[in-house]
Amino acid sequence: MSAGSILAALEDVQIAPRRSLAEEAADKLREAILLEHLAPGTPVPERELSEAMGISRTPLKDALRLLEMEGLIDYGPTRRPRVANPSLATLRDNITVLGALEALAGELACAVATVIELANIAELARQMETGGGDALSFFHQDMAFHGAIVAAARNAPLAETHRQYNARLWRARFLSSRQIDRRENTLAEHDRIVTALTARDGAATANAMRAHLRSTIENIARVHADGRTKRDGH
Amino acid sequence: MSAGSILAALEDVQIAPRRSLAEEAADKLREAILLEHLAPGTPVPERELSEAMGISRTPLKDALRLLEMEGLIDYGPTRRPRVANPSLATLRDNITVLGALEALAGELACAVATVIELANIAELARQMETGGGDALSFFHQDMAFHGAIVAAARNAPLAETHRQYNARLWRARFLSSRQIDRRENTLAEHDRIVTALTARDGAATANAMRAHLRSTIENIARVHADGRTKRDGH
DNA sequence: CGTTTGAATTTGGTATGCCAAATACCATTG
DNA sequence: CAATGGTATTTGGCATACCAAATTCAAACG
Repeated sequence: MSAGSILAALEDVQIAPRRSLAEEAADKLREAILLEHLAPGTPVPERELSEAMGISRTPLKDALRLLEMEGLIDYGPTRRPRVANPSLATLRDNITVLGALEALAGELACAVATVIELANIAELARQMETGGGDALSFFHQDMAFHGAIVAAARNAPLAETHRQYNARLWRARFLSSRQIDRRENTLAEHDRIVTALTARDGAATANAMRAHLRSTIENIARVHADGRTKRDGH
Repeated sequence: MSAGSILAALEDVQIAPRRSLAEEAADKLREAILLEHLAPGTPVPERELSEAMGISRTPLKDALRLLEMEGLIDYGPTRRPRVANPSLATLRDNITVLGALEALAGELACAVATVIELANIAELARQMETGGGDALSFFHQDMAFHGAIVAAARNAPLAETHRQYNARLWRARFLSSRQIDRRENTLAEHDRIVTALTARDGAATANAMRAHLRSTIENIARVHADGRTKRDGH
């Protein structure tokens, strides 16, 4: 029996890449942090947490390192890990970089994306408009839209760095996406992006993406100020 | 005795951030890889290397993870680490992103850099022109020039990501910088950047940086092709 | 009553041992 | 002799133990 026939008999022999305990722990921690089950600033003692999760310190430490790369964990001057508590200025800095990354992605996508990819991106934007979803699904659709553009740029390092920045900003963008009154503006900006993409106008696409990210900064700043007044006033 | 007087008695109480064995090992490894004492593609067995460096596997593993983030170490599907061997296409992708990052840095620097910082950047460019240095020092000056622009942008995440991409491209840029016949072009491009920066013209600066990185790509491609023909022909 | 100091405790960094998976090697077989 | 199958070795992931640095907190002191 030749190798070809045995392969043909199976649908998909791809094995999922081994998930280490560290990655699983990172997933759990990320979720806990982003959903604010772990408040920003909380110290994260390795021993305690590793016991609570039923693993040893070795993989937990690896997980913390992963989350550090994503900006969700801070290491103080004495290497004590804490849940990161990014200031508005830090968020602004991060979004500024994210904007440049997405502008580049849009420009590249204009040059190399297939018509199918462009159609999918347009379809994602359309789905968000017909909407009806709650805040969370709207948020997920938004992330998918941006992710699709980056993927269409066919630049692996760009995609990876974009993923990192998205992870850092996940929480801020999530909170920002709850401002339902801003939705219309978001959708209009998406529309401009799709139009420029479809026309394969690189410069226009880049500008549209930059403009979109600028208003994201404003939205986040609004939420940030809001949170402060609420906390101060109660 | 008040805190002030004891402080005044010391020149610099700043403590160097604790350097772990992992970071030191990463430094040594980075150097060995970039200088090609470790050939691209070489497997990196944890035990053997840790013994050779006189440390245990734990910090060495940490070091490998750091270098993975910098793109100098590859992890195969079975998690066996190897010295990365980036293709020209991968290098191009990385430089494309680096170009976007530096364009952003130039734009931000126009807006927020102090006149002193701008003067320092101009001075760095001037030093490269008066030159006289060998290939290595020319290369270091080039890196310092780009680093100074990024620093002047005052955006910590941008600086960190820029550092990562620089690390990934260190070797390629080093090889590329050896083409002495390209120096004149490099200097001219630096000049355009300095001019735009001094005028605080954000758009022009961004364009100049992008153009500079585009020619970097070309230089690297030239070296890459050169290396291939030499290897094939011997 | 506020400071200081030093011992007890907690913390992260490192070394080491064990295990399952992956690789390399070799005898066997057609 | 090429292909196969099994076994010995090597490898990385994980758990555990130990150490030095950092933190805490209460007793001693002014």
